[in-house]
Amino acid sequence: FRTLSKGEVFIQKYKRNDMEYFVLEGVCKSYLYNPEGEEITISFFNEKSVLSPFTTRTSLGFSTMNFKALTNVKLAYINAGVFEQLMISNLEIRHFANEVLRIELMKKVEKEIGLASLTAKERLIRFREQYALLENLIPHTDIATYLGITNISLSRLRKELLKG
Amino acid sequence: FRTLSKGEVFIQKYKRNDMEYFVLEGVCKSYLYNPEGEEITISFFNEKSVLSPFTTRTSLGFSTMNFKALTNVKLAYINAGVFEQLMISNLEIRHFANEVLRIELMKKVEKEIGLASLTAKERLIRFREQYALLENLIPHTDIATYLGITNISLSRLRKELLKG
DNA sequence: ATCGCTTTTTATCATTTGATAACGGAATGC
DNA sequence: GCATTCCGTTATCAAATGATAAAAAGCGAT
Repeated sequence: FRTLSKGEVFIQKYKRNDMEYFVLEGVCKSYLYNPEGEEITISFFNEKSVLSPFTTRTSLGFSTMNFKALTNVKLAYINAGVFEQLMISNLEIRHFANEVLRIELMKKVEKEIGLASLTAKERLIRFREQYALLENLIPHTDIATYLGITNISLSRLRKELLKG
Repeated sequence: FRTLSKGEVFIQKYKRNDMEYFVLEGVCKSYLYNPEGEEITISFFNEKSVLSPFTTRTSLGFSTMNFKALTNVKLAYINAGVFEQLMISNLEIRHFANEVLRIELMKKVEKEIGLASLTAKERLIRFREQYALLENLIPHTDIATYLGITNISLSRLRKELLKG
């Protein structure tokens, strides 16, 4: 187990990492930097959820992404190699892990479709359905980069949705 | 092995499927329908590549996506359960499969960042780097929905990039 | 409470992208 | 040969979004 305070980065791109993580309390994000050096939010992780599986965020033992606590966070974690052995020896754990993986990918596909074929307003509406609590909990900039808009556009859309 | 002709749909959403596929020749796309009923391209698969792994596109034995041949295509395929056993018994195959999975996910992340933080023009430039041959091989509509723009915008951008 | 800092909102203007319609070229079938 | 269809382009106008700057609101530390 491990406790993080708000703002703490617990996985850094290009650094070694060999753990699987489970978010017990709080909210995290995964992110990368765009060419302008701004943080782009890739995913949010609510409490009681599984972080992106090790294999999908690690290349040759080094992380391909950053992860940061957006609130105070409690994590559980286990060595990824140990977990892999559990997967191999236990059908249930293997299916659990595959399910986590599939859901991770499906979320990405849904987000992708949203970015490709919905307006920013529709994306915000969908975001609210999926992460109802986040909008009043974390900086809007993190949400804006997740939605693929500026925080100024986000502010406009918030106002618009208040009225209509 | 299996041969597909141009336009053939070989995996259908909501239908049973239990195979892993390898694209030997030709080009495929995965796609879904948006609320307007239009095909939205999710990914392209060039020749000599692996299709999205079974677990990531299947839920309870049913496909979560459609796959279509965009040219004449030659596939190799193997039962996914058999392949899973190979993964378990063979470290090398397991690592291969994990690598395929990680690359699949990283591609999605890159596309996601592109959709979220690049202009349509920049996305087209990047698309050309990644799929140099496709633009003169497949319908532009498929490319446009992949880039998250209309085929009319795509046409405009093509013209613009010719000049500048 | 107040100061200083960050975040969010508002305003203005420019740019990008979409919607619609019309046009042109290439392939196909009669 | 000629119509038909499909696909890509062009034109026009409207809507959405970005860039920049400035004001307002929130927040933490003293």
